[in-house]
Amino acid sequence: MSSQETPSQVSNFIAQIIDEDIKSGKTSQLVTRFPPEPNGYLHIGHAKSICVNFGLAEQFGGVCNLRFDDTNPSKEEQEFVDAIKADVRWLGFEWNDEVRYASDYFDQFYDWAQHLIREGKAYVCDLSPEQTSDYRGDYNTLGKPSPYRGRSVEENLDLLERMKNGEFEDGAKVLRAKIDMTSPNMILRDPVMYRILRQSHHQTGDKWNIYPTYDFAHGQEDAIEGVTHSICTMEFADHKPLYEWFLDNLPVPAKPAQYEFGRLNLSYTLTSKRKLKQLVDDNVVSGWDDPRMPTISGLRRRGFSAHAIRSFCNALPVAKAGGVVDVAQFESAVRDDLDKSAPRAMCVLDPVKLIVTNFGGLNQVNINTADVNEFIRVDPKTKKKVLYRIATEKAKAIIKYREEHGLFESIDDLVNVSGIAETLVEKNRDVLVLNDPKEILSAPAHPKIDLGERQLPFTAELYIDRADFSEDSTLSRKKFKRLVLGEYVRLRGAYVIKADDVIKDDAGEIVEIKASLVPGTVGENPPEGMKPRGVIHWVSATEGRQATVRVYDRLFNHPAPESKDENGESDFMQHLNHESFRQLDNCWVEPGLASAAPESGFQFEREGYFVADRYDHCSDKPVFNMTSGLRDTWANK
RNA sequence: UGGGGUGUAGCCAAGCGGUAAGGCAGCGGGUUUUGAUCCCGUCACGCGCAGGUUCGAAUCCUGCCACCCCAGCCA
Repeated sequence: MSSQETPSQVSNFIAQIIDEDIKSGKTSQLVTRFPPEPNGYLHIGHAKSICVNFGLAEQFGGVCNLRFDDTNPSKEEQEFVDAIKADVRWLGFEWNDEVRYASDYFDQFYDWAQHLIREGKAYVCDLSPEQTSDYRGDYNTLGKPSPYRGRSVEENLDLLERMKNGEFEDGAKVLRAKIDMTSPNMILRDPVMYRILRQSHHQTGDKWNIYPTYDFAHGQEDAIEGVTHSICTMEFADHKPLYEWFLDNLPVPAKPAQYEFGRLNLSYTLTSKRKLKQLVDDNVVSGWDDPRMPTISGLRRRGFSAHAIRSFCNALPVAKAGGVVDVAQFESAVRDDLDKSAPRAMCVLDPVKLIVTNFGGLNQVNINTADVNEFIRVDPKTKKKVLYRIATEKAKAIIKYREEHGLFESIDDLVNVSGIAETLVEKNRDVLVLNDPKEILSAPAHPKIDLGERQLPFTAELYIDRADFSEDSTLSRKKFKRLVLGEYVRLRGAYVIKADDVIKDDAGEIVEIKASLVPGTVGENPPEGMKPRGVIHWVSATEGRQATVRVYDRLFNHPAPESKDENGESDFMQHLNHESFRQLDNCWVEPGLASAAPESGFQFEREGYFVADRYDHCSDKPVFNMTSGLRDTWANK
């Protein structure tokens, strides 16, 4: 990992604390942990936490555990634990030893619960959830002690045992810590330690009928694992006194310390697992890994590299204030990374045909005899009858066009000037054989980095993007740096061409552009007076490959999709961008792209960054997802 | 309303009593066979507000204001 990706300095307040703890000898080896609950997929917010925890461990020569905080089986699934492990690995992190589970420690927690009962610091409470809430009071009202608060140690022990054995209904009883019903910190008003949940667990099966709460588990998990610095987000700040209360009242092997930092929020992005799950369940998106999802697997499928995600997270300071980072900053990190690593290629998203009428890139004859048509023409010069054999409809059309425009003066001319034909002699007759000639041009895969060369077949029949052509010659050169009727433009990596004519259908739609190339302009500037307006991309219509391109936009058209409306309701579904996905099925890519490996990323020049779809791309049917557009300072002007 | 947290440019922020880093976005210019990249320049007489301490305050003190989190048997 490069130094750019990992914060190297004592760059934030947590790193400062760790640095001091190490210098003072309080901490000998740093141990951190990333503790997700397996109740959904990891998203960009988790990526920040992963980078902080693993990053700090790496920075200070410590280790970071991956631990599933699986204390609530009603929300958890094995699918999520598998996905989380895969995502952490994909991000490029290696956890310490084996994966751990809170459920590994359930027996120990139970012993500790009994310990607290014996100490008179915990009791079984029969209040219903509603009653519990009433008794707890509110911000302005002190709580009242539960009528069950005074139960004897023996009774509590017995009741807890019977809760464990499944003798009571879900919700009938809980085990509570006896702390302070009048604390100004609501968290300390006799918090629940165990609840009855007669449900099987993805790790422990049917062994347990009671499960510990987060509060009764987290600090002890950290202590058991020897975690030295337990880093979490700000919303747990109120829990810190409770975290410490359990550690102080239990015979734990170590005393970890909790530190909090501000959660990462991104504009135009949802980072609530519950709401993301709703998008999946309501089929708003195709799944947790839909390319519009802010999940790690969604970003991956979208083409965001692990490296880009890491540098984005590491560039964000670890601070207490929790602001909203502009998605533009994330996109910028992604472009920055992809610009430096992605091979360049050409793809025409909205094709219009362009015929280069004077293309002379003749090479070998390559005819499928089934395509050959024969017909007789009179040589205009010698008045001799000649048998033409025309290979394809396209070639035939070119001949016809040139005849109509008086571009042929003789057979020789047809052969030499058009360059798209070859003369053969057969049984004393001149036989003209046309094929689709091509010239193989070579272009670097990257303008600055040596990523090798790619082969670009240039042919008489090309596709260019509809938006790259205009008939309006009054457009200024500054405003329209593309192809204009009667003017010159450079085909990227190939010739300078001039648009001579357009052919339209009955509806007035342009179906074909006739153009002529300026010979000798591959890698060379054209003669004086033929200055191209700009550079456009192209793909050979005969050698290129048809492809599907999926274009994505942000899922929400509101900068804060979770924000509340005037009624105090948060209806993020209202802010859905219904044009967040478009599938283009008639795109054309340069031939080499068909064999791209799934998940390989490219910059389609002048368009943006794209990735071969992880699941759907294959060489028979290329499928690319748009990762991001190129920075466009012109569109705004 | 009780408790906890946070306020520095459009956004994220550094700053730890010595005279406002950096990134994103923007703006102006240069290079360019990608309207990209790259390069140069520009962008807070000001640090939520009001007082106070000090030779000196974004940093310390007092008061006020705004926003976020907490009243799950979720994490």
